Amino acid sequence: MFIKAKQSRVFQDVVEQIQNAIISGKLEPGSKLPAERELKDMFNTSRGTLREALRVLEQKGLIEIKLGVSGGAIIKRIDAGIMIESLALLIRSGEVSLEHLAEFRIKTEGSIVELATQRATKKDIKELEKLFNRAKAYYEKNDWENFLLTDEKMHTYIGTITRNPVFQFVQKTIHDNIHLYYSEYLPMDRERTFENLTDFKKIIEAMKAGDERAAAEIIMDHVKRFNDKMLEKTRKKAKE
Amino acid sequence: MFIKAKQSRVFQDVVEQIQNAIISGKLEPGSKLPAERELKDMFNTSRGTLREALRVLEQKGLIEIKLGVSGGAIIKRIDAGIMIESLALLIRSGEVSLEHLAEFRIKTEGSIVELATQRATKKDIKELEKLFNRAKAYYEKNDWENFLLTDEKMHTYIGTITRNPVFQFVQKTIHDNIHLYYSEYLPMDRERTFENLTDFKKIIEAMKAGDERAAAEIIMDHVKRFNDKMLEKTRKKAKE
DNA sequence: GCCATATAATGGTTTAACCATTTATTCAGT
DNA sequence: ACTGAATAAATGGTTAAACCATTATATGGC
Repeated sequence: MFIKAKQSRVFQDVVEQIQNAIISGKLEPGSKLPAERELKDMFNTSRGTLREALRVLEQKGLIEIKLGVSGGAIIKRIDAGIMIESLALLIRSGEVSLEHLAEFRIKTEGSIVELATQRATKKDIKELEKLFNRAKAYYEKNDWENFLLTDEKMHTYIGTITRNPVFQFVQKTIHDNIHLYYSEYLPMDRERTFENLTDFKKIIEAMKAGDERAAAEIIMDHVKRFNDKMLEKTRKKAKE
Repeated sequence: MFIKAKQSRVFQDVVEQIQNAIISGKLEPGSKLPAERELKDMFNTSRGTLREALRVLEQKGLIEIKLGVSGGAIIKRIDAGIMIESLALLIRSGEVSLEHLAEFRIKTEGSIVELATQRATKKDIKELEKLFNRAKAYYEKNDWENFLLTDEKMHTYIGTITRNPVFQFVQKTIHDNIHLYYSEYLPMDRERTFENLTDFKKIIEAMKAGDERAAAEIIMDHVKRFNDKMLEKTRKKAKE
């Protein structure tokens, strides 16, 4: 019925005022807040309290703070940063296991690829093919780090094709974490990586043909296999 | 290749130390950090800097701060709080529209119900039926507020049945926001609410029968219709 | 035993000063 | 003129000490 009454924390009030200004578009991404010593006067508070408010806004991903002369708090465009960090926390604390994540990926990426197939333009397909060729080149050069990065970009680009920011955020959140987590576990594995590339080739073909079910099935199977291999490796690693 | 070098912010170091202690399980949920005046000595910093660190940890959802004697920073169990807030931000800023959210819901809740059907125990079904009956009672009493709350609980409980925390977090994040957003738009609508109840009855029946595809189809259709009605209403509202 | 009151621990806020980083300016050397 | 090193100044980061506000607990009168 009722919600907890507003706490009498000055910095919370400052946070809300600035946050509302950002959300409502009165403060645009890229623009800069006044200096701390000016802001503190505008809000009629102390610098310490104002800084606590800035800390919260920074953590929320709404501002970015730069040092030095002509530094200050810059309004950021909202991105997946906080969500990525949240998922990282859940994984690192053991709350979410790799199996949990894989199960979610299978379902979600299936949906994403399905939607992407329905909505892909010729330009999208071309972009995917460009990324694919780049990944292949890295593979042939045995450049593991860049291969992984490009692989991640292919996944997130498929998210982009859905034209739905929710899927885009989810896809970025998952793959940033996978990259974070797996790059320490995975040594370069030519066989597995080649399989990976082959899967992608097939997905692009299915998308070209407009066969959304086929595309979805391939990626779901891809994630399943990827995860099985991963579990095998991490278990081996744990034994050592 | 390289990542940005560590910034020389004292409070960041404090945040990391405490966060690591929490993640690694050295600090358990429910336990309390020492008082600010003690902590500042332990970290050999000033109270202001320490408080900035606490502000960040609080915003991350890792601690909760209580006032008064025997107050202080209490370690929180990680929940969906930050994600809920993030999605709220995206919606309020217009980055994510209701159509975007509905599209995501259709796919995701379809998957969730599918999984839940595979994994539901008899106890789960019983719990769902209990919630259903409670919702029905509120419906008959025209208690809109409590009906909505119970409806939300049914959705999140289905998330629980998946036994996968990722789906649980996602489901909670979505429905908390729907509740937040729609309760201001929706007047009690007996016809629509009855339809809602009927859908749920059907879902429970399908789950009982172990028919995962049927259950998934019902909820996907349910979300679709719910969203269509909602769009109609919000557009009407916008015209006024 | 119960209720009002006082006490003290704890977070919240303020002030004023100084430190560290970074950009812009100045100026010497060529 | 140009270059590059020294300098200045704006801005965030940190410290210290004091005081205010809230609340659990202890005290004491009945």
